[in-house]
Amino acid sequence: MERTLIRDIKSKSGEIAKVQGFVENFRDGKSMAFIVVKDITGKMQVTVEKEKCLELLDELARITPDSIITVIGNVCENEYVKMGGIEILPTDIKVESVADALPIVRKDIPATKKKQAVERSAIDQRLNYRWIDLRTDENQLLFKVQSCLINAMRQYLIEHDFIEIHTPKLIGAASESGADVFEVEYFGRKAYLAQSPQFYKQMAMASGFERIFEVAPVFRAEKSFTSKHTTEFTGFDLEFSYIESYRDVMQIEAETLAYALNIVKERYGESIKEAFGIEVIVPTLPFPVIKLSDLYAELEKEYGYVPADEDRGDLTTEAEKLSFDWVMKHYNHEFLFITDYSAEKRAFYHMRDESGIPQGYDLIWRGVEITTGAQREHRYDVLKKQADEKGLGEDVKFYLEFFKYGCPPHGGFGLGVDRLTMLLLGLNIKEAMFLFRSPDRLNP
RNA sequence: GGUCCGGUAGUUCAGUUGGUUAGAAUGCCAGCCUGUCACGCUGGAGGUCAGGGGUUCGAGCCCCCUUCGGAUCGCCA
Repeated sequence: MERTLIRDIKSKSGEIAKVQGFVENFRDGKSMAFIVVKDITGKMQVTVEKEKCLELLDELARITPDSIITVIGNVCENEYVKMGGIEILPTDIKVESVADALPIVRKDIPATKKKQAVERSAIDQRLNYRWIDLRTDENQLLFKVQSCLINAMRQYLIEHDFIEIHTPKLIGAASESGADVFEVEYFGRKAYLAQSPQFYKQMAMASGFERIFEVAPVFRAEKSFTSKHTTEFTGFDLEFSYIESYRDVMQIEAETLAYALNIVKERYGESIKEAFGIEVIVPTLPFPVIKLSDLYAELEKEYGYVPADEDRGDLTTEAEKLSFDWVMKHYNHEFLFITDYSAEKRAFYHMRDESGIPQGYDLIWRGVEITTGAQREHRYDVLKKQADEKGLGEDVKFYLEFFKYGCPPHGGFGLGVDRLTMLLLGLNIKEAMFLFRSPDRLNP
């Protein structure tokens, strides 16, 4: 018979229904047993009056927490049941898969009168058993939210004539600015895992696609140990042609984010607040913008923060954090565009103005960098000169070819999807990813 | 890569100046329990104190090495 999702169980009141899911809790008494079944849509109680269903007792005895069961029975509304006021009185129970005792505690168990509290397992232990950790309501909500967010961004862009493309992740030359790449053996020669789709999304501009985006894995062989770094993550990359300046790039990014966050708030705002204690705030347009040097002047004035001289061309972690407080205070806004970084700190393909200032930006959300964007240098001669200045030779030769046979002016950005999710829900990147990768973690 | 911190039952932790047989909770197992709902009651099993070496009459505790991990800075999305 057809399965009923638990969120729809009320519609089956008084009828026979089949539900399937994990055993979230099992309370076994002499004459009564109570099973809490959870599927991806919710949870409900299965009530077994043992005297009335002797033929189910053997199967009932096999049940352990987190086992998978199929239950068929009568759906009854009953005020005895605190959880939803509805229960199933089973006519059939089948244990599809028996679970051993779990090796992790997924959630804090707070103290009650009779029981002492147990803290949930440390993140590392939970990551070792990530598939079990992911069974919690909070973690499943996380991925429903991420799915909704990315889908909304995709929808917005497609409605604005963007084409979604898929670029190769195995590449023949170590790309970009010499940031660390993973080397792989490729039929007797070296290949590398793409550390960004940068070159290929620009190639799409040279192909006349005009507006493209890609949501795809990005690999970084960096030995970073922070709450926001990982060696493999999902990049949301976008590139579009015939822009007038990088401000056009900032605008489309702000619009896309505001649109998507609005949809997430409508659909999941309440649940997010309940599960994560975080308010989803739909940002107003346009987002505030400040030059890096002006931000440092402000931070010094208001917080007495002075970066080391050699750090002034870039945003330090400390300044990044302070910028959140600053932008909330002055704009009541969570996002901040920062422009006018120094040329040494920016990639060679960023366009520069007459005084050599890169025509790009970073976007900071809640004090964490989520994006780098820019107008790109599409003029072959200038681009080649900038590449030479950075000491990039053979590695970018194929890329420079893209600009030799006609290429529109263009720009774009790369946005970290996992960071977006992490910040939206107030988490560490390890908790925000389906599976986290670091220099020390390749499994599961 | 730098700095700091940690590894004790399945899990989360406690463990006194170094001193009998390393504790608790939770989970697990068994028995009891007519409506539980973070059920309750009784009992039980469960430990190479990360690994190796050293100091000592004696080491979970002090020292050294190894290993695994955490936090943070740098780098970036």
